[in-house]
Amino acid sequence: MDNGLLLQVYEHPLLSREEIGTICALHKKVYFRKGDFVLKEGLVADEYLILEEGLARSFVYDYNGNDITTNFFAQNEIIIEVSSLFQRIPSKENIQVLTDCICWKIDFDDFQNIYHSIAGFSEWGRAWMSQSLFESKQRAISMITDSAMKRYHKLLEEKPLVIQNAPLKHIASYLGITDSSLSRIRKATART
Amino acid sequence: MDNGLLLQVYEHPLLSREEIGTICALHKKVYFRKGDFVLKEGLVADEYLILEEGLARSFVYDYNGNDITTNFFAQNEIIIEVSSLFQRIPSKENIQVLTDCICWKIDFDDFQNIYHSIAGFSEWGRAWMSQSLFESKQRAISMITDSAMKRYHKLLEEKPLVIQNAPLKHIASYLGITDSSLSRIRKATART
DNA sequence: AAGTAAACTTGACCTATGGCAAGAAATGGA
DNA sequence: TCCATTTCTTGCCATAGGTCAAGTTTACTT
Repeated sequence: MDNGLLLQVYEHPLLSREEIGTICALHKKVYFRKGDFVLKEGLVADEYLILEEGLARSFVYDYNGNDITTNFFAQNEIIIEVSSLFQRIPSKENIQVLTDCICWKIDFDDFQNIYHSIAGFSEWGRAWMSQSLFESKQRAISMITDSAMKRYHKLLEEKPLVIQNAPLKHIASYLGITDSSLSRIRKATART
Repeated sequence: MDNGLLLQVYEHPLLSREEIGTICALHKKVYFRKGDFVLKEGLVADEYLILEEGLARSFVYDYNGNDITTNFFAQNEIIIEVSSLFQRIPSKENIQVLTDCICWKIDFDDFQNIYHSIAGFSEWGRAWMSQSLFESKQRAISMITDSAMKRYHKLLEEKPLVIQNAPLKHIASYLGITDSSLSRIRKATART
């Protein structure tokens, strides 16, 4: 049940090999087909996933009904809607896989048990969350200080697989620009 | 040592009145004068504050050396740099008070002790963090879907005291616009 | 293999916001 | 109370990116 991927994700100075084994043992393998929803707006999440293979994105609808991609998930990353899972409230976001995916799922109840019985695990969780918060803030800062082109190039560096596999409109909405603008940015980039 | 403000901040379904008392007892009152720094870029935070009276902001410098306000803290809110405090790494942000402030401080070591000994406290912490993450994401979405004017009006509703007390340039950089633009937005708003 | 829908590109024009610079108003010492 | 800074406003012009609409190209479906 445990495999290299999970071991890597749960690596933490305060977690022993045995504890990591216990944590990994609570995960079950699940499969998704391109286009499947992992979570729909309005529902309460009661699990999270670790993405072994494939790509996913989260998105919301704005007042005009356009969908805005809020995040991309690549291999090794945790697919989760934190607010819904931890505050036990309906999700405001949707999560959908962009390609066929292989994931490891852990249920909230199992998570809760070890969260309180393994001290290092709540440390791990806090560290993960604090990193997420940091990245989210960085994104807001990037929206303020970087041009659309720069934001595109940063994404290209951070998540090259996304650029290769996600449709342009999802990338554009994530970057906060229109499809047309992104298409022009790409054209300009190609020339260089 | 405990007072209404702290009781309110630590209110949580899994925390008993006694536990909240224990938590509150670890806080010490501290004072800041307008302009004082609570945390400077490059240092590792080892405390956080609960703001009883006054206003503060966090900010970073962009590549041109302009300061970008990343957050405002109002009464009742927790002044904290999560990444630095919980990952024990140097802060990338600065935190500075905008007015004279009265705060309640708790040291990281004390926090750590009760984080692991009071189960409800780590739940409280997780809930708080998950709410912060949600707000940070909302901010990024707002940068994408809302006009500068709308962002201003939202801030005006959410933190009216900020608008009344922070200099325009801080508000402008927080909103991701220039001083001049904000000044024009205000003018337009006043007319209506 | 054909047909349809989705994804992407491109052109012409438009608009919100930026950049700069000058002046007015407010604020904070000494 | 006066001077020196900040802070804020405003005008003029520049520009990144938006809007709309017409093509292409690509990718599914049967």
